Amino acid sequence: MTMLDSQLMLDSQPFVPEDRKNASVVSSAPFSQSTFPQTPSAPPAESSPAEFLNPTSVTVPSDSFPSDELFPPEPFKSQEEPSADAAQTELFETNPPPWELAVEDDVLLASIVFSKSPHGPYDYRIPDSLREDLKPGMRVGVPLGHRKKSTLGWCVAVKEGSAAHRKLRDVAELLDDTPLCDAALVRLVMWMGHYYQVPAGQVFDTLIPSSVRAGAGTRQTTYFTPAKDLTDEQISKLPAKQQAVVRLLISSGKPTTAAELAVAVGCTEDPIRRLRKKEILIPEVRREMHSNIRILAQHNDGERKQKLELTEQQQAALERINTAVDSGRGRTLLLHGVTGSGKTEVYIKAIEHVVSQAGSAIVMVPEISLTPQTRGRFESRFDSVAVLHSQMSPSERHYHWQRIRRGEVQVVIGPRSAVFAPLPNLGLIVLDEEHDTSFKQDSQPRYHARKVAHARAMALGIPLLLGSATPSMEAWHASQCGHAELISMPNRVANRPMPDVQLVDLRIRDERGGSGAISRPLHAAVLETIRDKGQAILLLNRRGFATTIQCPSCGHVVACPDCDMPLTHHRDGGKAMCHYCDYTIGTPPWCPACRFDGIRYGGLGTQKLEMEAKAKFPNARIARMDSDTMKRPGSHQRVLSEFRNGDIDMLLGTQMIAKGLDFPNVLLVGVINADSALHFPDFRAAERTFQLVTQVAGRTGRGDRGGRVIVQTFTPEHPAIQAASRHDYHKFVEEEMVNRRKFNYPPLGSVARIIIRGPLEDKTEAVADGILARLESARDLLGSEVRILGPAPPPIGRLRGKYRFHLLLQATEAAVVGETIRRALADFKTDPKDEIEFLVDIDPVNLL
DNA sequence: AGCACGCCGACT
DNA sequence: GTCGGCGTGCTC
Repeated sequence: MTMLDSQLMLDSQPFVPEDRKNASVVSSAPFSQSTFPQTPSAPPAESSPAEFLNPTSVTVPSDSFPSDELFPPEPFKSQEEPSADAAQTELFETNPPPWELAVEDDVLLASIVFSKSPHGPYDYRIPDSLREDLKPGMRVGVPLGHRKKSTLGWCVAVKEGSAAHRKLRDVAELLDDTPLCDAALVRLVMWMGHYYQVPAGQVFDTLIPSSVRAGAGTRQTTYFTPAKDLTDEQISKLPAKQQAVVRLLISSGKPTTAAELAVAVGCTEDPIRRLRKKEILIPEVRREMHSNIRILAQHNDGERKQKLELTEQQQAALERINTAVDSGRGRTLLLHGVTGSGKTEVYIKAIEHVVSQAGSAIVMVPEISLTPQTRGRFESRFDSVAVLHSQMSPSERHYHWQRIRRGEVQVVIGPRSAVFAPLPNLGLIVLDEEHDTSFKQDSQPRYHARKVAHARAMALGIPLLLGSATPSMEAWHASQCGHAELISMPNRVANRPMPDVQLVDLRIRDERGGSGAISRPLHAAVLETIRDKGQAILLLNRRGFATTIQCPSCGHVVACPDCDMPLTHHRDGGKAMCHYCDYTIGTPPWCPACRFDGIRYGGLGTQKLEMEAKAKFPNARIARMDSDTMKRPGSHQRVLSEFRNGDIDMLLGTQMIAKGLDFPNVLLVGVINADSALHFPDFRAAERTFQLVTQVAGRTGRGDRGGRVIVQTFTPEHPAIQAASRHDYHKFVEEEMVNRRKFNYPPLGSVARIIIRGPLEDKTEAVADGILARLESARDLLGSEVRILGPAPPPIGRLRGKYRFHLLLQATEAAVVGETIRRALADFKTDPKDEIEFLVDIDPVNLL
């Protein structure tokens, strides 16, 4: 019911502009592109504190994604005319108060934001003692309200204060010696906070890893140096041990710890304590890494792997990228290279070019392709690579972060969070598999690494290189509008052909063959492959033994009491669990509704497929790869290396086997059910299906022995499946763009989503309705053409025991959507006892 | 988010 | 009178 509802909501209601009486949508938006000077050059690496947030010094992307929102001048000031509040203040306060008249006007102020409420920004006076040291990007301790302890905040700006009439409190202390992010990153934080509608303080917490904030793997160590004005006479009067300590320290000239001194002199630490009391030894506290962590540094001096010869096509791509790097301008490049066209080698060569000019680069890859193979490829070609993976311990992470910040790293490879890597001389950002949905974070701040990378690259005046065999509609559209430069690599390396794709129509009983998931043609193909000593991959876009537990007698489906989602039956231990909230019960032996005892496990999961495959191909060595079997760290890697070594004949799995694997002996890829992603209430369902089928098909035909693909489907005539079967990306985008245009869905327009959740259904819905009303009045006030959908229950209507509703907004301009929400929710509050939360998702990638 | 203030009723 | 419950409002 919920599925149907939101499908209707998304697919019906063509977007009809209400009226055109207020056509000046863009100019009424406060942060439209036209507001800013077009400055193509990069901002100075170190801009002075006073001007670092100044809009005139902000570099504006000269080529940006469509409907882009730019760095706002002052994101936190209300853009309204001087508010009624301000007028009231003037009326009722003696202004300025007489006792503050004496204070000079030109005080230095720090603008501070907080990661917890209240988020600020608030202005604090900078006492003279901190004047020299306080820089934007540092953490400070400040008094706040009536709190007893000082509160941690982030300094986002240092500025000259003119408002002497306001009561201002002092910054109490600095919590960092050097800023944790440079001026450019502070600006990125401010932009993200504005664009994604998240307090800047929370963005800092995302930008700076918690391990860095906590100083993981570091220790406070006290070093001693001798006092400056020590005379020989003074020293000779000291007791013997103390004398020895001081003389040693003077002769070595190095600050030394108490423990080291004690060992060197052969005494206890007591003489040192006494010297400290007498102020003959001056202590100096430093924070440093544990020595054992330094060992983690991986330097590659040894074997530098063979540099591959580039094909003509690769060479041409590389030259265009190098030209962009050398131009010193911010621009976006879309490298559209079919699977197996050798994109990685192009990235490496382009980065070698950047590194040769003392620059550095970020390479972002989907979480799942951060495999040892990917790592190895980069590590063998560069002196200093930092690989940021999820298995890293906090102290390792901190260690690498410091290395990166010190400029000791040439290439950073990581998932979406790598976009924040604090490289001091960044020259290129690469986003591999640009279309992958893992680049969108699904918790606050819900940023998209592509968007953030774009903002960062444009602000620095460096190229952003997007690579994919199946570019997202967004990237493709950008290339068609001149916002991105398209580089095509239509051929595979060594002129290998694209694999043949055969569609199997599952509606035909004869094709389907029996009750299993493996059709007759697929069965035959597998047998042939095994006979030829080749390897096969079977993709099933689901996990679990069976998707649903359905009673054949009454039709009852066993569902989760908290989420309303069908439970998935898992064979190990006869469990049934909810994939959304982890609710688990023993599999019921009979139907809970009608007590019929022949309950059926419908649907299909990888476990069941594994059983079927083992029964049908008893001589094949089969391994399963899904998020259930890959829970333990390293298991992923182990199965893949077994597959590479030829110890496994057939690999079964979910999405994760579709991406980036490069095994030359894979002669067959089978897609068990290509429709599984197609019937989702999401306007990107067709795009997902096309990408999935194309990507998995690309896993074969990578060796000299060719390869073939068999795609099983109930709807072989669907354009996405047709296009995928012919490797025809252009045909797909052409047709899909028509669909998007019908309703102005991205990339033609911009979408945002507001999710409202709470424990009581009616209260939650009432809040959703209240938000709708506010959105409508904000829209009318702005005179903007924003289409507002909902509130409706999302496809997952209930999650973790909470009821959910969502609202969708769309318009041609991202800035308009953002501003409508910002105004509607600016002072919106709910009754705390209803426990209702609402969250904003800008540019959502899934609508669950 | 804290923390204080202020307004209540219930207790020493 | 004074203690403590919680509703309300502010924090540069």
